[in-house]
Amino acid sequence: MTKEAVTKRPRGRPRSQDSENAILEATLSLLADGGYSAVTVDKVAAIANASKATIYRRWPTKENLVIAAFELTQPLSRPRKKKIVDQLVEIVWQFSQFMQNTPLGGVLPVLAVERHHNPELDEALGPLIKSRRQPIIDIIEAAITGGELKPGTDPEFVADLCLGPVQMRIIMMHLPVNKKHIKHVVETACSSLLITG
Amino acid sequence: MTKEAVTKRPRGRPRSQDSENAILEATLSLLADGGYSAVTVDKVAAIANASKATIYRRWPTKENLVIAAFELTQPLSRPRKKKIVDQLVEIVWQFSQFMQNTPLGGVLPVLAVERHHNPELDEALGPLIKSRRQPIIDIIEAAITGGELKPGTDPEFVADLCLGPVQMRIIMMHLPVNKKHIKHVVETACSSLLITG
Amino acid sequence: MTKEAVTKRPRGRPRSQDSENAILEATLSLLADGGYSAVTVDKVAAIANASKATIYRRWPTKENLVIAAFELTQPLSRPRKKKIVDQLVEIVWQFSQFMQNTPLGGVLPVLAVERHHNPELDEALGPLIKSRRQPIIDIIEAAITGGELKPGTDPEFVADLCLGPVQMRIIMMHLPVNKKHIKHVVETACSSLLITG
Amino acid sequence: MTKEAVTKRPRGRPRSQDSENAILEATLSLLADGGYSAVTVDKVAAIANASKATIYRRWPTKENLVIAAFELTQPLSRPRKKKIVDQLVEIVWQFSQFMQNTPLGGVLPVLAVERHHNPELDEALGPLIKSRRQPIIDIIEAAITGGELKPGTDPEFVADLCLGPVQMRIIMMHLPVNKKHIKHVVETACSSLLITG
DNA sequence: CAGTAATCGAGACGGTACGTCCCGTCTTTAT
DNA sequence: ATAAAGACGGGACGTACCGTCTCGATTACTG
Repeated sequence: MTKEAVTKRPRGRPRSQDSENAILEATLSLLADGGYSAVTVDKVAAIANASKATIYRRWPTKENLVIAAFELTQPLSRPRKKKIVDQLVEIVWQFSQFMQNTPLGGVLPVLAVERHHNPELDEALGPLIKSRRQPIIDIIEAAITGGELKPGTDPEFVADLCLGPVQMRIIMMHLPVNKKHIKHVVETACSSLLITG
Repeated sequence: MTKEAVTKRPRGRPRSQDSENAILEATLSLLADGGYSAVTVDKVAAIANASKATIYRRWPTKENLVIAAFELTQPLSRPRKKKIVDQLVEIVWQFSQFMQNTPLGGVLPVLAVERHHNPELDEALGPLIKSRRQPIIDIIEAAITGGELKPGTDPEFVADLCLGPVQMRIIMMHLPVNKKHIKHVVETACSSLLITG
Repeated sequence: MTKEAVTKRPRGRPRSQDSENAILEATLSLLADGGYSAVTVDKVAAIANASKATIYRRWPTKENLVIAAFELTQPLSRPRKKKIVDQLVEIVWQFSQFMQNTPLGGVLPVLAVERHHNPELDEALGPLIKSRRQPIIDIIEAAITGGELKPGTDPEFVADLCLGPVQMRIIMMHLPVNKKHIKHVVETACSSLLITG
Repeated sequence: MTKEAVTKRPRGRPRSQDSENAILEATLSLLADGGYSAVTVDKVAAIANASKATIYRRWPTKENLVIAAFELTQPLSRPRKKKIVDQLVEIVWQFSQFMQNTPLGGVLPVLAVERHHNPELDEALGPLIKSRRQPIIDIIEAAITGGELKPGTDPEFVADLCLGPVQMRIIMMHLPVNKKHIKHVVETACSSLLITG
């Protein structure tokens, strides 16, 4: 640890944190305006007042840039409710708002499809998607530990059950969801996993 | 019928069905090999021995061409099982095979994301996605009519519940699914909707 | 002659003279509006309410169509002056008006350049250019016969001497000519060929 | 001089002179092989190992590229003769060789015709044509100054008189010229302008 | 405090795909 | 057989984007 801290700054001019921020914010703003297909490295450079070299020095491809920018978005926040069903409804509701209210919702699906043909993208995207799901996994794990969900339940499985139908409806069907719909999804999906005390 | 018979063929040389077939098959083969991003209008034209004008005469953009080609893929087939759960497991299994075994699985999600920024694409893609889901909708509706699922159940809702988690796992998580997993998804999702007789 | 007259009309529907006229007039109007580069066979067909097949049945290429249309333009007319110099000034003036007042003036030069790489065009264009020059050749020949120009003078040579400088100024230099200029050209070019009586 | 020295090189990577040379040479070689109509931007790019973007960055259209390439051709060279007539014969002979021996001869006429409908082309072509004529203009001006041609003679006028008939014969009539013919043209055209002393 | 080295903005580079336009041919039904 | 209509293969055009590269100018540390 000390070793790392001591690691000398490399020679030469250090990379500018300002440029990096500006680049990521420009990328994010393009993503938010028109989704992944609206992002152009030239446009990002122009908006951020940066050069393309500065961008590619940090991220090897456009996909990696977009992933880095995406990480600036607000993650799902731990709900304050008590019961697991209410917590899930709350967090899936947050998820649905993110998916349907801005073009940002489509970014991850588009990149996810590319994962299958692109190992390097796969490697970069995995941790991002994992971390994005962590809040809901945490809730579910806590519910299992707390005796609200049957022991031995796979948290990932529950997450898919709750998020999958909502994402499918928003992205694939291009239909809106409301809180009642989400409540219905969560209750139906989890009914057989709940320990009703 | 008379109405159709009266609809005269328009003047002029009719569009060649052979060309159209060759174009769509070329597109489909590129899609199957490398997914949406592997499709190039020039490559399609070259493989199909067609000119780009012939392609653009039929479909206004590359997206529309891809949608038309995608319609040639085998739709999900009605399972021969009797019980609704078995039918759903069977058809979701077919869906999962399609999604995870070829690059074709990612085509619809990529286009679906674009729907949100592209009204014309939206219009073309809607019917395709709807028709793709029809087999599973049919099963569910039959089960409702047949008294296996609670009256008043929304078939679309059930379809999302069964397909969403599988698609999320395959596309977003890049994890495989097997029949046991699918059985688990279907049983968990539908348990509270079943009428156990 | 009788033989030709007796030649039976070929079987089938005879070619429509109306179509032919409409096609040529459409071509000519496009030529007059924007010169050779503005002529498109599709546009001609649309304007003439004809089909492209009808056009290509009569003329093997676009160039030949343009040549045929060009033949509808008014040829240079025999001047009424008496003296050869005045006659030449008059007819070269007509030529200059044609060259500089409409895009038609550039049609023949463009086609003439193509002659050099295109034997079939060469064959079609030769007679047209020859016939267009005939009025001036006639004047010069008459002047030689009439003793105004030195015996043994080559009429083609004189025509080049009078027309060439004017065409070069209009087409290549994109400069206007007026009657005074033309008078100067003709007098200078012919001075040594005149027999001053 | 200071002014020029002060003109800083602009920011960014400078345009590659090598690329530019390769592009122009490729264009020129295509021009020389098949004339204007044989030049294709894609072919130029392929031969020059350049991208189309690199071409279009320098010249806004194919026409402008061709003009730039044409400037690489050898200009007419000042003859070493003494007498103006001999000088003119010599330089018109050079001109005739250029016009009739390669497809390059037709390039300027084709572009010149387009001048009349295309103001931007007009602007680019004017200086080229002017500079191409400069050698003959120089000769004529020297002859006026030197007392061989009448004072007040317009050099452009004399140039048209000498070149026009030759160009018309080669391009429009598609007939060859030889030195005797050129001598005849020059002598006839200039006879009345000469100061025979 | 001069030298060295990595970074910066700017923007050109090769490559590749897009969608449009035109040519000359071909294939329909109607005359 | 010819007409209008219009599709066909081929191929060029000019634009846009990607990821790389070269400039002169900056900004730190290093000797």
